[in-house]
Amino acid sequence: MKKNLTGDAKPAEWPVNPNTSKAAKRTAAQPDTTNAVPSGTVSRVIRRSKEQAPRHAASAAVAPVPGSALADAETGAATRRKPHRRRPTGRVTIADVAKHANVSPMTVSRALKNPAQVLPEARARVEAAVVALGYVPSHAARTLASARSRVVGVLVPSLTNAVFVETLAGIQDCLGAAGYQFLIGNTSYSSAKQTELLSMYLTHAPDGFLVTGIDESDAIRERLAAARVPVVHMYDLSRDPSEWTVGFSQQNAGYAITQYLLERGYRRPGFIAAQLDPRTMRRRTGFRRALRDAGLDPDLEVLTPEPSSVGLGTRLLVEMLERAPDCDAIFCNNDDLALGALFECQRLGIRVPDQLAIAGFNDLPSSAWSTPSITTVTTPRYQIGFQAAQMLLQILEGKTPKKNRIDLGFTLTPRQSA
Amino acid sequence: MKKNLTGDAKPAEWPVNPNTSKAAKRTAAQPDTTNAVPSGTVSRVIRRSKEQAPRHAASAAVAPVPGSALADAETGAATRRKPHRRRPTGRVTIADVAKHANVSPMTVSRALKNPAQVLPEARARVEAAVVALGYVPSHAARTLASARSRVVGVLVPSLTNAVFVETLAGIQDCLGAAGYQFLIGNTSYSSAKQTELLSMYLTHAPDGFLVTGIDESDAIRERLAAARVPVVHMYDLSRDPSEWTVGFSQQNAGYAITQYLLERGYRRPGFIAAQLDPRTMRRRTGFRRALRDAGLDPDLEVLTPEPSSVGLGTRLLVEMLERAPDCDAIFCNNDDLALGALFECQRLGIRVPDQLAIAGFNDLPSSAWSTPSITTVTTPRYQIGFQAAQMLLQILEGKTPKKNRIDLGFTLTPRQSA
DNA sequence: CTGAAAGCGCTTACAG
DNA sequence: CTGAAAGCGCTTACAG
Repeated sequence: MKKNLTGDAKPAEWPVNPNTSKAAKRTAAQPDTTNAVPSGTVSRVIRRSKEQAPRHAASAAVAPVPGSALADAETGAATRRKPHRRRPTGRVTIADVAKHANVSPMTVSRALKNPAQVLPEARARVEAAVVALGYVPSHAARTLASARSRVVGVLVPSLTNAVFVETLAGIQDCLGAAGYQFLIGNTSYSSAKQTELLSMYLTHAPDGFLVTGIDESDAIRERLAAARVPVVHMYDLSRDPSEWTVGFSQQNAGYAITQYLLERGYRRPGFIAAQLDPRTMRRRTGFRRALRDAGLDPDLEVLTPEPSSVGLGTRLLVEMLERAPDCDAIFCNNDDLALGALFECQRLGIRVPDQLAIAGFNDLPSSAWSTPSITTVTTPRYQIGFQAAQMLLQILEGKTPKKNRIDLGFTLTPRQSA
Repeated sequence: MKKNLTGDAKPAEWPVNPNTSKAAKRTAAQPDTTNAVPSGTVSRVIRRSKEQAPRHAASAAVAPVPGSALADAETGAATRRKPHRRRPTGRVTIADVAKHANVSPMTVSRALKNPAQVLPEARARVEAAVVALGYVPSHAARTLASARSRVVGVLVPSLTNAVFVETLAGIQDCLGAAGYQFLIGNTSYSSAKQTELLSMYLTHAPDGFLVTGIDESDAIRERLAAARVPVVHMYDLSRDPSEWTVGFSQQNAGYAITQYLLERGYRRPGFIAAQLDPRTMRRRTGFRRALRDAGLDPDLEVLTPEPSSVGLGTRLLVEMLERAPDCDAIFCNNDDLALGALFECQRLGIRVPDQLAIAGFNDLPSSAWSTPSITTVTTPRYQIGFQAAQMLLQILEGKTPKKNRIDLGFTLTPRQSA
């Protein structure tokens, strides 16, 4: 049986490496020592099932499906179609396991999914068969039969930004443990790209979505709604009470760091930002509000739609100082911009924070270590991922989360640069 | 027809948001304006197909399938089993499209996959039906029927390291364009985690794998071989001629940067490294070889298995200087360590490169911008991803790549720090 | 060029 | 607790 299965296995259809195919040989030659069938009983059962007609075929013979090969065979019709034999996939199926364990496929299915439903002996035989045959469940078949994919679509605007990588880690830690797979999509801050990714993902029938930054596009909202699947929004707090969201107030965070600068005595703070995604714009709103509340005019801004980077930070600092030589503090929309600004100050001989204060946003891993270290806003991005995933999980399990919106807050982290 | 489909659609099984479910209402109420069927002819066709028995059902009525509801209704048998009616999935299927377009499901399938095989008129009707019904193909069904998943498993040791994120971008750009999806696995430099991820991925029956850093684990090699699917190894050059690899010689790169330091006149270079994965160890070998070739003793090393980071770089620098105050240059195994070392020098008042030279590895985006900028080895990680993906694509399409191993090389990038 | 049949590998929904 | 039937939504392999 074992031999047979191995022999039937799908031949390598992809080109064999021009050089000696050592790996392939290794596999083929390798005896299945760990998987040896232990008892004679089991192998006899297997042999019998190979020699007899399959059980299911019997009932078909009693009431043949019209036009089937079997029906024709019985009437002796010469006009029968050739049976459409597919080339064997070579995959070990639940049926193989069932035969090997001398149970029905259903029992195998249960033993795998809900072991408690199956008698210990049967379960043990199934488990042994799984190991012996190297059975790997087919995700496609499971999805098709159960209408649940155990896949979650995750849409983030960037993977270059460490912030979202940490969010992914949080998602992974929560949903991965629950047996979910992810389709990770990098939307590159582009709404067109996001729409495209969404379409691809929809074919995979994800059980849910975890998304960032879809704020403004109606097309995307509609597509998500059409998927009829729960969606949790990350990174901000929705104004819409019908949406599930986990995040914090970007605007309040922008307000807080600006207020901090003002409290420290800086009177002419500027704001530099790249990307200009909705979250950035809300931090900017916070910056402007704080200045106005202090009776100041929020006129110092250098904004660019380019992607954020350390290099860009060096350039934006220069632009800011050219525009406003009296600028005494800069709120950088992200720590990478802040680091670039700091580097540029070092190059120009500007002392930080004495001559110019620099504040960042996000608290990236390196910000605590620069000289001077960077004053910033610490954001709970791992937690955002983890709790958003947890919220989705609850929804998928039919429990209603207590709140539709979780505010994880942020922390002001004063260091040396401001 | 349209209405009917919408009506049958799967109800939201997940809990409705406690607050007004505005999004849901919006979807339900929203008329399908963009999809309005334009011509009277088409709608007539639709209506007809609702009123008549569908073509395919006709044959079923003539020769009922045993046990089906239809058969029982006609025979009036009292002993019939209840038909096992699943709750409808609400999904628009290829059969729905077929009815709408008045063709067979096969024609829809062909029109979608190989439009040239279908007559223009039929194709047009199919395309219209797809839009009208909002048909989304089922990946699970396709995979099950075709035994090809169009999914590729990608295993990288870290997502925190910008290096691998860029590799992912290269893979994305190549394989994404060809319609493949990815299962992105972060192995966290752990072989156990890698084995676990591999098992999960196998259930998805990926068409191929793109992996990094499996060098030493036989368990993983065997699992990959058992998958009977092509595997391309990234980031190094395999010594095994039966493996597909795209990368560069880590050892030569380590040798080159060390030799550069020696040529610049540094006589007492040290090596600091974290993570200690196989690639790191090969760079170290290069470092040692270069020193020996120059008649020097490679005794200055500070190694730690901890994950690499800027913060760690500050600490390793201190350790190195405590161990060897006469150290005059440091080769840091990664640019993040180099940046940390540079920050620490600034803190300690050590002038770089005058008192101590610092060299990094990988050329991360910020390395060009620090003050001083960091001398490093520029590595082709986007290209590694792109070309590895391309190689895999060729294999999957049945073409044999010309070479089983592509050496993308590396570049020495001298800047200010060494 | 088009279509009817069968089947991919599971689970659901029954019955016992 | 266990199993036979049907079906999930496609494509393959035929036949015409």
